[in-house]
Amino acid sequence: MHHIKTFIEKYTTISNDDWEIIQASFTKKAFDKNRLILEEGKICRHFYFLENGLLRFFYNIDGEDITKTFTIAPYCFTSRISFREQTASQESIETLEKTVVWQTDFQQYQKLAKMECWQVFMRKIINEVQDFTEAHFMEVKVMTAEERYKKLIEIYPHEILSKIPLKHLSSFLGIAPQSLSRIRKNIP
Amino acid sequence: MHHIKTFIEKYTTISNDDWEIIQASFTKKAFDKNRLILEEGKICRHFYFLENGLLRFFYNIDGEDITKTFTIAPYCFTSRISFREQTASQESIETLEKTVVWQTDFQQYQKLAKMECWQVFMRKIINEVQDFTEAHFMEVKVMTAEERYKKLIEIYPHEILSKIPLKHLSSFLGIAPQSLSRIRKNIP
DNA sequence: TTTTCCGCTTAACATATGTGCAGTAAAGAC
DNA sequence: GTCTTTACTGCACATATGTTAAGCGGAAAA
Repeated sequence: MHHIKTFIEKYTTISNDDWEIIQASFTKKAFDKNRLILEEGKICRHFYFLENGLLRFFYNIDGEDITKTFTIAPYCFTSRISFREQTASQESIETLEKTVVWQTDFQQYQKLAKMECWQVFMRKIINEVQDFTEAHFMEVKVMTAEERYKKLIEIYPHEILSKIPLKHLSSFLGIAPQSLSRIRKNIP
Repeated sequence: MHHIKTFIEKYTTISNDDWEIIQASFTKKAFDKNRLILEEGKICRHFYFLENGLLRFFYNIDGEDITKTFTIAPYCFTSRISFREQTASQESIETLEKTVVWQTDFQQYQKLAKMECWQVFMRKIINEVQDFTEAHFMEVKVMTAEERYKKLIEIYPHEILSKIPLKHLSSFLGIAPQSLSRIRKNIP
């Protein structure tokens, strides 16, 4: 789990005692490519660290599969609303490649949530996520789909993008797959 | 300040002692209509409660004024990144009508941030804001501008919308003012 | 009051993206 | 390996939204 420790330490310092508690709360789990970690309608019962692999969060809207976001290791994730309120999730989470996660359940999580270092960690994470979401949101208002796609391929390494089917990139960008094809054709 | 107390108590319970500390941390400030509470480039030095009035958060992008969001009383606000890191703000905040706020400065805020009840309050607020931002973000991906406008006028009372100039509604929706005119013309 | 400016609308035309359909390539099933 | 399905591309046409330009009316300035 030392990848996880290194990840958390980017946000806060952890005493050895705290780390013992955190470490003991998580168990390892592996998924093949294209597996559902969470299915729409089910309750998200875990908080996760993504140690290895690539995830896609998506909604089914009027029968259409719309990508909300991708998550790249190392990071932490859960279906926020569903986990927090232990209610049926509106979104699904799937792996886009072989993936390794560490998970803790809702009950264990309550103990972590009482720890000072965990609170700092989570506060920073949700601020970071919110910053990112807001920035992305402004981009959608201001930039064309082509500009957003160009920015995407600038920012993310080819190694990661090559693992994401274009239909999911297009729904992430909010356009039809055919439109993404057209855009790609116009780019040198 | 009892409006503020009522507002916070929607998220957490406050002991009398805690309330004394909170209350003592905030001072009242009034703004006329169309005043800048925060200007792009300046550091946001306060955390606020909006007791009365209506705010617009906006970015200047290539000389264009783009609305990020509106805030309706009662709620709390600040320029999150700028306040948190005490760095120059990318965004501006202005009043769209006569407005009353309660403000606390960065130093005082550090004391609040150590309080248990404040931590609970802020955790819930940022979760709520993130939930809202994500939902809005999905809407932009899936709905046309016309659908988003219709939803907007369904959700918000006429009393509030009538205070928002259409050019700001259009940049909030991510479309040109002329396009919003056209959309409005097609709605009974 | 008169003048100026700004917000809003309208229209004509331009462009980006959607939609339906077909063909090919790639991936998964057997 | 072959078969079947799915992903991707390309095209023609449809639609939503952008852009430019003009005009109207009310609000602010003189």
